Amino acid sequence: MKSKQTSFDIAYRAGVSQSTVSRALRNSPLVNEETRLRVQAIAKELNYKVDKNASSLRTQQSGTLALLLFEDPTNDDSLINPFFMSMLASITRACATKGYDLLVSFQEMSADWHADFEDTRKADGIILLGYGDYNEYEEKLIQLIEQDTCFVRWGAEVKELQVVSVGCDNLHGGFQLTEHLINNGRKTFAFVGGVSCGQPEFLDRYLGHSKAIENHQLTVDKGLQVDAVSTEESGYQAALSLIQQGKKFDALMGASDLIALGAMRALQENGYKVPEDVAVVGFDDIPIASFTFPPLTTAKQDTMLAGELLVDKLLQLVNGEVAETQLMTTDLVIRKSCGS
Amino acid sequence: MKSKQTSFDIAYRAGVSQSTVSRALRNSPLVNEETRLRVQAIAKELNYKVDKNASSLRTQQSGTLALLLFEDPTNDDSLINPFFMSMLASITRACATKGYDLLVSFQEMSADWHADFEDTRKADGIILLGYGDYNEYEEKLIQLIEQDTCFVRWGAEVKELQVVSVGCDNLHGGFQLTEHLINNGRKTFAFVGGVSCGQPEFLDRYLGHSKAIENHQLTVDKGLQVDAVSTEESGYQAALSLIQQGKKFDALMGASDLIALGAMRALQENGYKVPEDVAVVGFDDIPIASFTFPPLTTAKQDTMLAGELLVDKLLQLVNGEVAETQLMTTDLVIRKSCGS
DNA sequence: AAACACCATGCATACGTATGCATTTTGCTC
DNA sequence: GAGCAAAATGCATACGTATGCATGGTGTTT
Repeated sequence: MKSKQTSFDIAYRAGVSQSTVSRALRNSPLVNEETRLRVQAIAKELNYKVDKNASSLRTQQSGTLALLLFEDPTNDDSLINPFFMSMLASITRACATKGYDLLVSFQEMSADWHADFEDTRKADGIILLGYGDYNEYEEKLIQLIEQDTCFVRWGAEVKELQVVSVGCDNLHGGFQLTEHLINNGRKTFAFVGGVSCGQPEFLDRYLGHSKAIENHQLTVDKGLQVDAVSTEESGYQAALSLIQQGKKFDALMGASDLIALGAMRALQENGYKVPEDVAVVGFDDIPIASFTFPPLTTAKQDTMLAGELLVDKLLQLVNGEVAETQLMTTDLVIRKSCGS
Repeated sequence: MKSKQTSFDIAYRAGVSQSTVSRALRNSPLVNEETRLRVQAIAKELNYKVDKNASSLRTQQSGTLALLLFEDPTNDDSLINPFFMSMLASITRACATKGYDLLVSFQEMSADWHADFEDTRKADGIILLGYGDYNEYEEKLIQLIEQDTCFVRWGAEVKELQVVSVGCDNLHGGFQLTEHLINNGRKTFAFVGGVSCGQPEFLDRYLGHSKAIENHQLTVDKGLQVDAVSTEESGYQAALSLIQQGKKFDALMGASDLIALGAMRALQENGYKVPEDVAVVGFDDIPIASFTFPPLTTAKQDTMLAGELLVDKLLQLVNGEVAETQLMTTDLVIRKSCGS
């Protein structure tokens, strides 16, 4: 029981060759039905499992996918972006369904992660997840492409590159949310979220937001847009700066739920009532969103579907098929933070 | 650039043998300083990475740990226990720090996961995480021990078995929380959480809870304890049943934050004010807890430390050292749900 | 009964690395 | 310059599996 079983041990017990054992366990049609069952029975009885390393080495396939999670540099440990956590969960499930193992790792955008997975044959393909500095990001993507690495990414489409992405229609989501605010009678809109640098998702949300405003013959005040990264604290600070500048607005959209929550806290601490004085909406529908006070109106991204799509498309690439970039729709989730 | 580089390619370029390349890259003292640097430089230049499968096969070490996450069977996909998600994040970090890869997988308690990781040499060791049916669980633990598998688990100590566990002092945590409620003037206590079957953590919390009550010459009413698993919905239903039975109480402890949140919702929907009519406390301090209305008083489990400890101890086992079970203390986090 | 096709199995080898052992090179002593 | 120890390198092999090719066996055809 101590020393590990090998296929030779099984072969000996079954009175066949190691080749036959290997074939039998992989359900090769080359091996006789009866022999196959016998071998499989013996393998099961002896608790034999195929050595993953040897198998991977021989086949040059690892049966493993890697999930690289890029964090906001400002992220503190205690509150990792819950949206990405949901994605992680759904990707984990999707991998299990497909019979793949999942290697999870947090990465600094600056590290040389691009070579660390396929070159080492740790994984057959890579899923990239996270907001990140787009410029630095893009270099790495190009390297991945040059290396013929199979990968997919979550996020906005990268038009210049031949990259398979799965993302949400952020533009439409921002539009939807803002229309809802407008139909609610709101006139003056603040937007909290980084628009200028390296966060295309946030930019799209802002563009959708602005488009809705303009569609209704209202004005977009650039002074009411303030940058923030996707943390509660950053949203809090950003909203605070708006308040301290004495800006007036009756609606506020956070580029993410976390930002919206931080902004909501800043408002409430400064005597504004939500939603009476200021309606607040977020983006993502993280689990927290329904438990806040008031519960947060937001645009839901379907993380379950997203995880499945990412894994499906990655496996298509791994199998040498083509895969298409896909944009998912968002669902407006109306709760009390926006008045109705 | 297409076909993968091997150590032979590096050897050729460096004018040395493959052995020397292997040694140089592993910083073996057998190889001359100058040669080592030259080989490493060439390897870097050619973007060569050691093949993980071949290396693991040869050394019989994978440099990988596996995290098995057992879910509550009742768990719906959208709200995976946030406490375990925090643990996952911290374990991921801890692994990265130690230079290990992390394989993550959700498991049904009933599956034969016990053989699927070390036997296949996918991982050098296993971390078990989750609440689970203890009886079924125990069988599997015994099998793991018999197989000489390296593993550690999160949770209450298993006294009968030689298992390394890292967990919280649930008894003391329950005690702390309840004392706080008592000091707050509360007299009648409800407890929501499964006590009878297979959830030793919850039982300990209940025992600590009861001990505090008895210490203060108050009475523990068994009719005010109702079972629930760790979901918001289950907590909601359980609290609802108490309310519908017309039970009276001025404090409620949930065996976990999720349970407490569900219970709080049930109370509020039925006209009780929290904390005025009923003080509510939870357990875990999940990220959501500070955003609820009112924010939830709870016993914080330090997930960052827990993750580090789990990984440290597992690596001790992997390296043939001994490791000790460890109990972490909980911190009382006072928020508004309990009145002060 | 010979010839053949076909199915099932075995043999031999390669995947890419790490390491025990043999061998060469270097540096030093007398 | 001979002799020797120590340092550096190379050779050969094993890790456990999967698979191309060769071989053996069975049944069918003429």
